Order: sequence, then C-alpha cells, then structure tokens
Amino acid sequence: MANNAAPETLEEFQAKLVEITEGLPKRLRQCADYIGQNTDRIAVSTVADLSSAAGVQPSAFMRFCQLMGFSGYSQMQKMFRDIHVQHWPDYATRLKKMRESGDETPATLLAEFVDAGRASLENLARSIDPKSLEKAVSVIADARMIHIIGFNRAFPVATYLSYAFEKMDVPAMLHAKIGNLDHRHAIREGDVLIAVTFSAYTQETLELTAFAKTQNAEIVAITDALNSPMHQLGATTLNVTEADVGAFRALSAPLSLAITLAVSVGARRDSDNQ
Amino acid sequence: MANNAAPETLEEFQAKLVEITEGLPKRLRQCADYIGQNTDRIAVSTVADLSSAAGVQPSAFMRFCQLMGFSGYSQMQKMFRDIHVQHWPDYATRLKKMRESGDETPATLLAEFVDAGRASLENLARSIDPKSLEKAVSVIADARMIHIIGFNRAFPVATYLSYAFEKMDVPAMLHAKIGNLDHRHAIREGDVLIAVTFSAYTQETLELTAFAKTQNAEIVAITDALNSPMHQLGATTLNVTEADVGAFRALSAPLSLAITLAVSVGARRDSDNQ
DNA sequence: TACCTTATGGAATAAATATTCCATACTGGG
DNA sequence: CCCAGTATGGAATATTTATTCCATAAGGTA
Repeated sequence: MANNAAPETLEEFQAKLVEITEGLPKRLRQCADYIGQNTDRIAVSTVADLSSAAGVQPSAFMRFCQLMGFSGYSQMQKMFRDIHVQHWPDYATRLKKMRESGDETPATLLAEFVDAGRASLENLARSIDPKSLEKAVSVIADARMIHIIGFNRAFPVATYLSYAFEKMDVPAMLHAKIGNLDHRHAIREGDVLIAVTFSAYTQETLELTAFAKTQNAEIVAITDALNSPMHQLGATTLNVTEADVGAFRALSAPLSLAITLAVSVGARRDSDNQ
Repeated sequence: MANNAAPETLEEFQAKLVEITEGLPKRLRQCADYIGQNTDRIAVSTVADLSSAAGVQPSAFMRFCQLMGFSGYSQMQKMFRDIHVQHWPDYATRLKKMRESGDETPATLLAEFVDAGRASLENLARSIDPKSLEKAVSVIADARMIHIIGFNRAFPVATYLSYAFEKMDVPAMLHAKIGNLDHRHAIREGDVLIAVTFSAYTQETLELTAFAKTQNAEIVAITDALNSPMHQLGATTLNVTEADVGAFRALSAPLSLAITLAVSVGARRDSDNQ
C-alpha cells in the first residue's frame, strides 16, 4: 500500500476510502460501501452495529479499519468523535502554562481570545437550531414593541441590539436601570422582551423577565445553557456558549447571534410593511 | 418526583433538566450545569470523560443520570446517539448548505455573520502589531485613572471594557453622556483615555479625545482605519477591521482586542502591586 | 484435480466502560 | 454536641465492546 498513515481529517479519510475501495474483496467492499454512505454513524456506533448493518462479521470490519490505516476500530472512531465534539481546547490550562512559561505577552493573550472566538463561532453555527431562531425572529417581528435587558457581561450584547434596532427604525427600548429608574411598566401584552443573560444569571434580568411574563409579553432569551433559568420562565430560548479564556470571554458568538436576530427582524418588518 | 419517565426527545430532556436542576446538591448540580452547557458531548463521551470534565466522580454522574429518569448512563447516551445520527452534517457543510439554499432565512444570515467573524478574527491575529499592543497595555497600566469612550457601534466595546476593568478592580470610568452629563473634567494629566471609534467617527468621541489631549492625558484608540482621525490626535492606535455583512458587523474582532487589552492591563497591575 | 493463496466466520480473549456498593464525610435539626 | 439523614468518593464488579486467532471456505493457477 502506498500510504499507510491513518487519516486525520474528513478529507483524508474520504481520499483514503476512495483509494482503497477499488479492488477490495466482497466483504471488505461491503464495509467500504456502507461507510461511504453512513460515515456519520461511526462516531456513535459499535463495531457490532456497523458490521451487522454492513452485513459482515465484526472481524471483517476490523480488517477494514486496518486497511484504512487505523490501528483498529477505536482509533478510527476517535477521529470521528473528535470531529464531532467541538474541539474546546482548555484555555484556562493553556493560560496557566503561558503564565508559567513567562510568555504572557498581550499578543499571546490575544491569540488565545482569537482562537476561543473562532471555536465559539464554529460551535454556534453547528449547534443553533434554525427552527428556534426562526421562531425567535417571528416572535420579535410581530411584537408591537421590543424591550431589551441584559446586565454585566450581557450588557454589551443588549446595547448592540439596541443600536441595531435603532439603525433600522425598529422601535426598541433598552432597560438599563439608569439612575435606578425602572421602566417595567412600559412592558405590555403584545410586546416582546429580549433577555440576554449568562451564568451567573443576574437577578435583575430574571426579575424583569418574570414580570414581563405576568404582563403576558412574549419572551425571547439569549442564554448559555440548556438549564438556564430562562427556560422556567417560558421563554423562546437561543443557546450560545462562548469559550472562556481564564475568567473572561470575548462575546463573539453571542454578538453574532444577536446581530443576526436584529437584522432578520429588521428585514421581516420591512417586507411586512410593503 | 412527579414525572419519573425517561425523556425521549431533546425538549423533554431539557425540560427535565430544568425541572430537577433547582435544589440539587453540589456534585449533582455540577453534573446538571455541565450537561446544560455541553449537551452535545453526551453522544460521544464515556461517563469517565464527562464526570471528570464536570469535576465529579463517575458514581455521582451515574446518580445524576438516574435522577434524570434514565436507568443509567447508557440509556441516556443512547437517546443522544439516536438524535445525533439524524442531523449530522458537520460545520463546514452546514454553513455551505445554509448559504447555498439562497433564501434569506435567519440561519443563512447567521452563517454569514459567523463566517465574517471568523475572517475578522483571523485578520486581527495576523495584522495586529505586538509592539503597539504592548505599548497600549503599558500606557493604560501606568495611568492613574482610565477613561473610556465609545458611541454607536463602538458603545458595546466601551461597555465591555468598563465591565472587565470593574471585575478586576481597576479604576475606570465610562463616559456615556447619560442625561447629557459631561464628565470631561475628570480627565487629568496622568490619566488615559481609551477611545473606541469606527467610521463614521462619532463627533463626541473625537471631541472628548481632543479635550483629553489638552489635559495632557494619554490616548489609546481602538479604531478601524489607518487614516482614522485618531491618528491625528496623537493616540496610540490599534487598528481592527470587522468584515461587514450588509450594513452590519458583529464586533467579534474589536471585542476580542478590547478584552485582551483589559485582561493584560489587569495582569500588569496585579504584578506591579506585588 | 491438487495445491497454494487469500478471504471469511465465529468463537475466545483482552480491554474498556458502566454500574453497584459500601465506608466515610457532610449537614441540618433537636 | 449528638444524631439522623444525605451526599460523596473510591474501589469492586458486571457488562459491553473491541480485538485477535484460527479453522475453514473460496478462488485461482498449474
């Protein structure tokens, strides 16, 4: 065999598969064909599953893995699992190492944030559910008035939403509690509240959301976990996680999601008005 | 427990998670929180992996699975593996599909922003000059007081800087012009002003910067062009461009730069105080 | 047809992984 | 401060899953 190294990317895997498929004996050919069409199963199946689905014995499947250049099924599976699970490097540890090696320049720190941001964006694209997004957009687009809240780390996201809506002449109101003024009574039935909150969830945000609920306003939440308290409040939720570097995060993913939401709503409203 | 049946869909799983999370003892709570943020790992990880990532013992994780209504980890994992197979397409293909589908759904727009964000981050990492960054950090770290200004699109960046400094107990002041109150006279010699401005450069930002200059305060600017007016004002400038999608940008790059700046300053101050 | 080579099935073994169990450490109420 | 009642860690065990091995079958050639 010309190249006996194990593939490390999907592309290499595919190339290798094509390369060896030709001239394979019957059973091994079955393996190749099955894998060609069901590549996605590798990450979550056992050899027994795959081999019986391909109509061969486990041992035959094993030989196939080896022909592909892997040491066995486990190694091949590992590759697919790594691809699937987002590759969240452990930035906290990396940061610590960086500090210990005395290489903690601003430039290396920036590199970490950039890397974390890229990973987060990738993960956002992969994990967002188009249906929830669509739902969120229409709920917001249909509202009479848009209210926005978000404190601490979520505040920049809230202000950016506010800015974007303003630019598009969409009526929106940022509840920023300036001067301890509370405008909660502006929230009425038919309105929507966009609540942005990440762990640890700010009390004020939760409270205002609960209040909005009592007013029969719709709630759309941008949050960071499946079990965020926003779910208890009956919100249409959009989950987005940003990898953290030490104690901080760069907000790339949440902001991208927010601006998408705003622009989509703007476009929707425009076309509705015509 | 009211409902002890094992969840069978993601929605049910989420509902159950939210339901039980409240009032869980420490370790089990850790499991719930970790799973809330890393749901997608379940399909391809072992109990050992997950439990150590969540910082608990495998046995604790096991108890968590049972609380969720599953007979054990295997049953829970099976649910996620089944789901996984249904919508696999990896990130790259998914983005491509989204964009190729042509129609302007929120999901395709998100894909554009994600892509733009990634490109911007890459560009930032490549184009930033470590020396300027280093210079900016030391200028800020040495200042007696940090002033921050940024309007419109730059406002989220300014607020995030403000948040980050606050978190690290670094004295900083956001000049937000609330109630048309102007705190320009708080700017003195020995202070630094971080001015964030992107084209079209907001007048107020330019004015305050010019004023700070007359006070002999140092200026650090985060801006977007080599010919930004900030250069004329004798500022230490950091250039960062974010690719735009239509009329909007997601701010990934500027925010990453800003947080880097803040964290570096925080670290510098810490070590100076020791 | 006899012989050699390669392919295959299935059972035996090794390794990884899940699950249980129990001793010990907490925690809150009296 | 003591005593339940929980919660927790860690090691022991059961189960599943991967991997190897070998006897047998199939395929090709002289």
